[in-house]
Amino acid sequence: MLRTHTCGELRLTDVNKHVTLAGWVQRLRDKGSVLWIDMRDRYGITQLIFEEGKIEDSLLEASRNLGREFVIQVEGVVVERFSKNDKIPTGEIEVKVSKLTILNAAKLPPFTIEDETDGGDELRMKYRYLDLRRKPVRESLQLRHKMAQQTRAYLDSQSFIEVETPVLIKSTPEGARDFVVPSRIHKGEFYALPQSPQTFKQLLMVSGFDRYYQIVKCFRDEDLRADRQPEFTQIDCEMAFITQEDILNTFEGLIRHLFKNVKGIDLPSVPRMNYDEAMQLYGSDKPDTRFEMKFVEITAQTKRKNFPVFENAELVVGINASGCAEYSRKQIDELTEFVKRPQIGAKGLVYVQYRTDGTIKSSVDKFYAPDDLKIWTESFNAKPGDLILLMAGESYTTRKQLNELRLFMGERLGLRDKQKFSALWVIDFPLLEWNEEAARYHAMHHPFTSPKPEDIKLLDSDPGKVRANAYDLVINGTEVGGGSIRIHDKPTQQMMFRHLGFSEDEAKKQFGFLMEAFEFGAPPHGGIAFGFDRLCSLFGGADSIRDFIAFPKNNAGRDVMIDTPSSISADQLKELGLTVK
RNA sequence: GGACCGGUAGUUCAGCUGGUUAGAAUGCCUGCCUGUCACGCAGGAGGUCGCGGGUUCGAGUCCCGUCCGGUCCGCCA
Repeated sequence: MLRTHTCGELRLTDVNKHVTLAGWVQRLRDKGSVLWIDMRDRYGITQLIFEEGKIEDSLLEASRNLGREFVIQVEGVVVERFSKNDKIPTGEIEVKVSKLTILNAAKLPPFTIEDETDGGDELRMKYRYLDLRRKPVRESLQLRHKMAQQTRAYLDSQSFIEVETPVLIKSTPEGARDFVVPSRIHKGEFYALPQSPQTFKQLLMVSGFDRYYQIVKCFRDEDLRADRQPEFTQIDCEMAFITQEDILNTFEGLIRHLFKNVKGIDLPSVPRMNYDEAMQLYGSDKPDTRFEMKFVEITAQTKRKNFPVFENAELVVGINASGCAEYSRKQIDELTEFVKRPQIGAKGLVYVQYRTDGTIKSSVDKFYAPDDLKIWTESFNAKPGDLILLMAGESYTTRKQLNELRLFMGERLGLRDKQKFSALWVIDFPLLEWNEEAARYHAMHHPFTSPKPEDIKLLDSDPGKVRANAYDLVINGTEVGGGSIRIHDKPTQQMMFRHLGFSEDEAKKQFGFLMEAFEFGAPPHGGIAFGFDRLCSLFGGADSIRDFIAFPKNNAGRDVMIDTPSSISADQLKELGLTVK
């Protein structure tokens, strides 16, 4: 061993011990006759001292020639500090060095390796191995490690077994775009990387494994976001002989176990809300329930007063921004600008200020008498000092737009505290979703999701109304997991494929193996998958998942450190039977 | 596929309605300093203003194109 101790463990009780430490030079503080070095490793920082007159001149000289990020090994004696530093655990001691070895010199790093680095994201990603030396990034990965450990501990305690499924699988047309891998042996043929191990975990249920999980890489060739990477990790789970209720309870257990054991938080039992209600109250299937500000619909109270916007609207709906009545014209204009941005696309915003002096002022004063407005404020349960913000139009679009405004106001009013956690099950999702572009229904979750038995009769008459046995776990407005009770018999699965526009042939070609498996005694089953990176970033209080992934890709799907994707040689192409362009 | 923001010293940024020699902080180098811990003090080096074109007497600044980075919409069963 090149060291007897780490840089994070020496204390007053170790004084007088002869120790050997190894690590990186964080910083030199040369005071002339005395020089200190902060030496860093994964575990912490230990201060080294080199004092003129008390050590050989050559040793002092050698210490002066060290640079940032040199890898060194020192031998010396632990001594009590003359002046202590209460900001670090090792702050009461320092090591009086008697021997210094440079294990490796280092070029000057392109950014400072400090908690608050001066490096921008691009540079940090290019030199990610240096970025990972920084405490905040290291701690993010340590959190991830702990999350994985606790996930395994919980699922193991619930009799789940971890099974690895293949990474080279088959491309399917439904869902996200596949990453594709050409086969050398079978020229012109391709594997696909899994978007999820969905069909394999269902086959494991047919095999009788009963309770499966896997912390597994998944791949989707779609455009990226701060919380979306082309390769990402899921906690993928499946259970047989269960009801939806069993799944919700089991995985509520997982989430509460993680909060308890990773963050020390006792998460209350997770409430449930059906999809329709979530859309009506929040305009979103993943509402942020850290704050109320629920939607209130006042469509009926706005009619027959000649305000054309409301008169023609299918829905008039608003939120009560409590305590914002004294917003200036400028502040309200900002809100209007916000909803009119192209990404949101609203036509405008109506406000009603219920001022602290009891008077009511509104942008639609001309159309509505004070008594009308008073009735509105009552619908919102508004108190003096409250500001009501109203939007109108086609129901679905208006709700989605108001959702954006609600989140914006929540942010603005400081109601989205990253240290506060609010979880919610959203259940009873629609089975199908109309796809404008393809002019057909798509599976909202995936084509293996079972419809609610009582809704099956609607499949032909009103497909959009059919509800699924599907559920999402939402925490702080982020979808952290989702799943469903699956179809487990061939006729139902065939019927689903038919409704999704698959021909008999296509269905057989794509998923024949699954339907055949269903004929050999498939048990009723269902499952769920959690976005592990997202869950980690949520626990870590971060907006981006990138620092919870050791080597992430940038928003163009590029790894700027190893510089990929990149071209391959003509020989490789030839061997694969491919031509490019 | 689309919208917006950014690209100036090693790094993070400032640079107004175009105007002489492009600044700050930090890092780096040199010297001084006996208790520092974001040490301090003095001095110094460091720039193809992403790239290409245009407008102009004159462009870091305005216009067009392009590349790169970021955020979002579409997309993500």
